[in-house]
Amino acid sequence: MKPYVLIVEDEDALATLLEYNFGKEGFETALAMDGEEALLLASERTPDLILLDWMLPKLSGVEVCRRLRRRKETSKTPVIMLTARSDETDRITGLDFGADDYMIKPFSMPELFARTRALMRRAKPSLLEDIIRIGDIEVDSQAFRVKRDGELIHLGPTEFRLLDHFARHPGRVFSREQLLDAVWGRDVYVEARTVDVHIGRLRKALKRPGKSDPIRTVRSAGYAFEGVE
Amino acid sequence: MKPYVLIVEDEDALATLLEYNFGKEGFETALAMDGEEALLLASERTPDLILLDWMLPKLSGVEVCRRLRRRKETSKTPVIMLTARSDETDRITGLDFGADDYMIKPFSMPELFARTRALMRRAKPSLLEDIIRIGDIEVDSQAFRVKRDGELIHLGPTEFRLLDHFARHPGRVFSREQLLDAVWGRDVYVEARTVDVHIGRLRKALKRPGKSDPIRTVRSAGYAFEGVE
DNA sequence: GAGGTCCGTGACAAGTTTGTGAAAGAAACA
DNA sequence: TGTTTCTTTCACAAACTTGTCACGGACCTC
Repeated sequence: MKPYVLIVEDEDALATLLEYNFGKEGFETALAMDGEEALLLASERTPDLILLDWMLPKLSGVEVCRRLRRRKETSKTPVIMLTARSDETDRITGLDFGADDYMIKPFSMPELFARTRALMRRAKPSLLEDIIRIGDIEVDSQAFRVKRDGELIHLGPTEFRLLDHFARHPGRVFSREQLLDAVWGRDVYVEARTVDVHIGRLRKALKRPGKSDPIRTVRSAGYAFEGVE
Repeated sequence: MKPYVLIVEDEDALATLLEYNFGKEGFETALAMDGEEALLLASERTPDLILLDWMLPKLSGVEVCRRLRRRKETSKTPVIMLTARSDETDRITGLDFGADDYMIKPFSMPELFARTRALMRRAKPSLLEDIIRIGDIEVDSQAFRVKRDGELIHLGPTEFRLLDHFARHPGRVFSREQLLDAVWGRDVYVEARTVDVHIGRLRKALKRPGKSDPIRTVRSAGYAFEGVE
């Protein structure tokens, strides 16, 4: 489950360079060549970070950023503006209308990665870590293992992805449909109730006599995972 | 309540300048002259943002940042490093060990404020989440929870939506029809008196022996929700 | 203070949502 | 290929919600 970066850049050379480098660095990427496409792609799948060119066809970077901020899903997504301009006024404007950082072209890749990691760590610390700890449970999504007190817990692949998803969004309530999208995949037809069965199995696997259930059922809404207090 | 900024800077002139400017800009400030004092002040009251000099007596800025990140309260507090060095390696190190941004001295105040605002805008809502507080009651519409004094209050879905609606419009009187529209939905046929029953159930759930009823009945008009004084 | 209107609430039946064991395929593995 | 594990669906029970009603009390008007 790689972090997903949306690159919005109309210069072919730079776009390719960015895609190549981010791919190599372990990110999943998507490329939008203009502002409208950027908004479309961002709504199709919420990116974990957006690289946004200042000058764009159709919609300017400023306007794209403003609209992204208005949408609930992307209101907190980190945005790094890429700008050729260098005067201070523009920079401030860039930050003030909702971008989180900016880079002035030409910039160095290592620095861009550093800023990317810094912003991602803030927005979703769990994205960059291989091992996610939640409560007393350790989820190692690289090694596909789950541990508690050093004890391995065996899970089926689907249960694992389900737990992994929950662990990355602790406390948040997901509807069955959202879980199907995130864990099973966007275009798989599976009964919503199937989620219940897997939740049940996950619960059984994580259950411990004394402790309370880390998975909370939110009646008529879905499920949420919360570390045991 | 003003945002609280911790300034960690050992150069007298710059420290004073920062305190003065941030004060003028509407921030509450505290000043630490070395790394140890910084950690002490940060633990006394969690800042909303930290300005951290790279070179410090006793503990370096890097080390201070690292330790701040280890503490639960400050693990997500935005940190802006102030550095005199300008070579790229240092910058990256700075961002990679946990700082959110950096400024190279000498920097411009307007730009520092822009970055400050950008980071705070990101950090603040995450601290407050989508929790509405009304009186002593907390309504978390993201997590579908209601709390008072840390105690969870269980509500059925309809009661929850009802409370949520009230919490978003404190003090306002709603007719039964308005409540049906807002909570049940525009096109649901339900008796107006049903609202009464749910109000009753909500009251029972929120009731506390000593305190007064937060829901006010407005005879022949409807109901209003008011925090308890 | 009589009569009418409005409101609070316990009871309850109907409806909805969730938990779960079992069964039948699918898929992985060896 | 045969075995084992995993996934999906189904069916049913259990748990929980909900809308309505009926009754009694509160309040208002004249």
